[in-house]
Amino acid sequence: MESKDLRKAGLKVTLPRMKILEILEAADDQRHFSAEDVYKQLLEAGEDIGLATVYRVLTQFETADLVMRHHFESGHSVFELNRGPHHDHILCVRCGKVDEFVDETIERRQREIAENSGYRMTDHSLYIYGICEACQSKE
Amino acid sequence: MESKDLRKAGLKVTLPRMKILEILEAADDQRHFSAEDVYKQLLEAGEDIGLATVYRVLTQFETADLVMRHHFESGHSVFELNRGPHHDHILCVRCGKVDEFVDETIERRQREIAENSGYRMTDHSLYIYGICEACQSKE
DNA sequence: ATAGGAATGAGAAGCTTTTTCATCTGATCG
DNA sequence: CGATCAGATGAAAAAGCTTCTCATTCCTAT
Repeated sequence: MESKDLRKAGLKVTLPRMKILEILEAADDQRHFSAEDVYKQLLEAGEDIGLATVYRVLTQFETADLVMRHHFESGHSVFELNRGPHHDHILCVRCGKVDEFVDETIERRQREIAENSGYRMTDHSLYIYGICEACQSKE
Repeated sequence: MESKDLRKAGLKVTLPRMKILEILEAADDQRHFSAEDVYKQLLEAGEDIGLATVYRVLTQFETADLVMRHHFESGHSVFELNRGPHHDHILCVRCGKVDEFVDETIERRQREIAENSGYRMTDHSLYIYGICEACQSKE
């Protein structure tokens, strides 16, 4: 992901946008960021970028299909860099852990259901909530 | 749905709670309400019930499993009376229409995925977004 | 380098939702 | 049936999260 991806999306290549992209890419462990998460990491990195800009940029990235916005049950948006194939999420309601999965059976059924209901499907979201292995063993 | 359902849930049978239940049940066409929706209907019905109470009561109903809270992409919670079998939702992104469906294949796969990922599944949410038949024909 | 339009930062404002606290109501017991 | 008291309510304040405003700054094309 680099400056040409921004250009392609019709976005000027600015320092805030590059820095935010970097953070989303760094993601050793974390791949799902709230706006606040990104903002905090920018502060830690010594970047003087406002929270309003973070929101603006993330929204533009979403429009440009560079990131995907999720609506988990947490009450705020969570952003994820758009790379690799489509996948859905399974979340731990105790610790907040997020795992990903792909299931072609479910994907196919969804398309069939949309078709049978007369809808032209544009998108879908599937979240499975549960208690992860680690949290179960703590009980 | 009546007072004994409230008692069973450990909730006192109060006027606000009964009125809110009535509104959720009335639902000739609508079955999905935001807190604001419920509040407006209470006002129209001449009931002097505060918005804070609506939120409180809906949250209690959710805890008591009387209603289900949905997180559509609209940015606010939507509540639905818990009756009939479990179902998922397909929504029109143009007009906001909400349809329901049940698909045992998807249900089963979800349980399998949770199990394979080491999760004890507590819940799941599946929303299909698309453009409904009526909106397609307007294009 | 320069000009002009786009982008940014800071703070205000907007929305949804929750909290606070004084007042009121409904269940229980006499 | 009336007193009692925990629990419920209303109004307003406050708390998130997110967007908007506007003066200033930064890119890009010239």
